[in-house]
Amino acid sequence: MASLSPLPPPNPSSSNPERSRALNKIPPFFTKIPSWISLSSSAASSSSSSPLPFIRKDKNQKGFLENLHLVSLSKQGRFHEARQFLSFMDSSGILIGADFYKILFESCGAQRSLHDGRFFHQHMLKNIGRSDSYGVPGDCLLRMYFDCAGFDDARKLFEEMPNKRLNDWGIMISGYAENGLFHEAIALFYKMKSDGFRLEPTIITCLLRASSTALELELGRQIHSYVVKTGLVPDVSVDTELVNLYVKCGCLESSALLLDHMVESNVVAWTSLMVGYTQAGRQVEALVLFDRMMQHGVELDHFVFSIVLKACSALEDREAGWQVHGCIIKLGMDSDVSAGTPIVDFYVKCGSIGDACNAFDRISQPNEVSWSAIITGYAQVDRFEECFEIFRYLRSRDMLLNSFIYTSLFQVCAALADPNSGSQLHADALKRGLVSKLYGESALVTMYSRSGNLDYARRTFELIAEPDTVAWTAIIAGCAYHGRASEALELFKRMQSHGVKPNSITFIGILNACSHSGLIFEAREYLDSMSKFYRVKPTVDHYNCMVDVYCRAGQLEEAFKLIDSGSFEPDALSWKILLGGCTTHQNVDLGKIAGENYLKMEPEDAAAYVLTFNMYASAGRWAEAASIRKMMNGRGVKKEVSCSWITVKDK
DNA sequence: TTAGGGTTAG
Repeated sequence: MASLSPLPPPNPSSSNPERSRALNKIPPFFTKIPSWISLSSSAASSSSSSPLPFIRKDKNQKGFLENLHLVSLSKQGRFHEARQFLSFMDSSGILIGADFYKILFESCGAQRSLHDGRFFHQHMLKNIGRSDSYGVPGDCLLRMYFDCAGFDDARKLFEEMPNKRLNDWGIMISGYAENGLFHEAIALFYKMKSDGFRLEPTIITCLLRASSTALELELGRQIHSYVVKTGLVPDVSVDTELVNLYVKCGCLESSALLLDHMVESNVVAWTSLMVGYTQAGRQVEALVLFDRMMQHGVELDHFVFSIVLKACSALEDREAGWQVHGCIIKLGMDSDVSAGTPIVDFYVKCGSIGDACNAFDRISQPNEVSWSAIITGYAQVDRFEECFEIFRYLRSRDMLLNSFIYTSLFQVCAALADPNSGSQLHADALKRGLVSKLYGESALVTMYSRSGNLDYARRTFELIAEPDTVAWTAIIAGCAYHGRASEALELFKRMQSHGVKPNSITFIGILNACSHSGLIFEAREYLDSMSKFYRVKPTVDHYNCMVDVYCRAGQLEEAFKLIDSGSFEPDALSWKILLGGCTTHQNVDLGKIAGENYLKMEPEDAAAYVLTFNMYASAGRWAEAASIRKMMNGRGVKKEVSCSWITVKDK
């Protein structure tokens, strides 16, 4: 039921006749270059951050397509091909447009390729000279050099700049500071002053932002005191940056104090502190701040709503969330994607898929974040078919997809144990570069192991560059799921040798592995070592795994002793496991105790009656079995009808 | 200047 329709090729518009005509005009060499992204209009317009839409106005300019192709190669990091293509452009007399130079420099910066950055810089100097009038301002070169850690190049360029603008100083100072070169940043700061520049708030702001990005609290403090001492005119952006600095560095109290004394109330500063509170798990204070903010009459925006709704869902405070939702409706912002999406997420986190859908329907132009939020919502309530439907819809419309969507769908395939859809999605995500590091990769490991292919799960795992605790746990749990205890334990050793620390869930995997392979002694050792060596406190879940270990091995008395030992607070599951063990190993005396306790704890759970009934029945104790059946009927407990599914010819 | 969606278990 969950299989996907066959996937079309990645460039859906390759058969467009207009495009074919356009391609005929360009040299044959051009068409041989394997780059579907270059010439796909959908790719060009799919990202809001794409610079291509604004370039389109020059569409008729000579060499437009070539310029487009060149920057596309550079954006993909294919600089070798880009340089080859550039030499072809040079020989054909095609110039690089100013906007395209800018993108080339941006790409070099993004890919940290100093070598190529220098090359394109030299190319520009050779062809158009050092002229801002061409439309390539020096600041994008400065930025590129800082992004590529070409500090000397940046300094040289800056020193040679005939007309240094405020912005250029700002880039230099923050560039140094963000890269940890604080002495250089401060020296330049003083140089600027001695050169007769007034210390504009923008420069102070640059330095402060760099300090908060680098978490350089001390430097930030010094700038703060400089601001106070020199009696710089109070400035709302400086104040806001200071609030942000203290938040980022974890000094929430200082930040709150500053906020109280700001010259002018500013929504960004309030939001910043709210973020600080929520990240520190102080959700209640975030809500109190929101309340105060409203009393101060600060104009609310979607950033505030998003963070306050997050606090509400973390607190599981539906009432507060509803109020915020109401507030958003009153302001008429619920149709705005930036406010609407956090509402969807809030309802998803509360498990109210219906409310989430209603909120989603109100969004006038849902974006990929909205879609991924609603897909996650459906996945959480096991409405897997809807997840696929949405995905097919997005894909058929060639809408923007992202790694979040794929990660959720991998989880769906894991839940459905559907390797067909799973591997198609995997391939699709790979082609689009949308398997996110760790998140997506761990979900894939689980997807393959759950759908029966431990071999693929292992291969996927081995391809993870730096597996974290979650990724290791995923593969360990996968091995445990397939009863491959020795592999799981081996991986656990490897994990530690890589310096990755196990967490509570890792131990569930380890104990499960032991339980499926009858490793009683080892399980006990691991359970005991948890708090001793790993500082992970065992919970009832871990003890239940241990109960399961004993039960599967037929050591029912041991299982009972553990439950009865007082070392943990047994829950219904503890008794349920023991009851199952007693049924398998025909121990009615213990089974009776287990059943009674289980029934006492979960009187509404049909399974409690059915399992107790089965235990008596399998021992031929029909009178007791009948009394259980009678008790179940008397209490009106009904067994849930179960179902399963198979896929036949994609249906 | 401030945020929003996802990873591991029984």
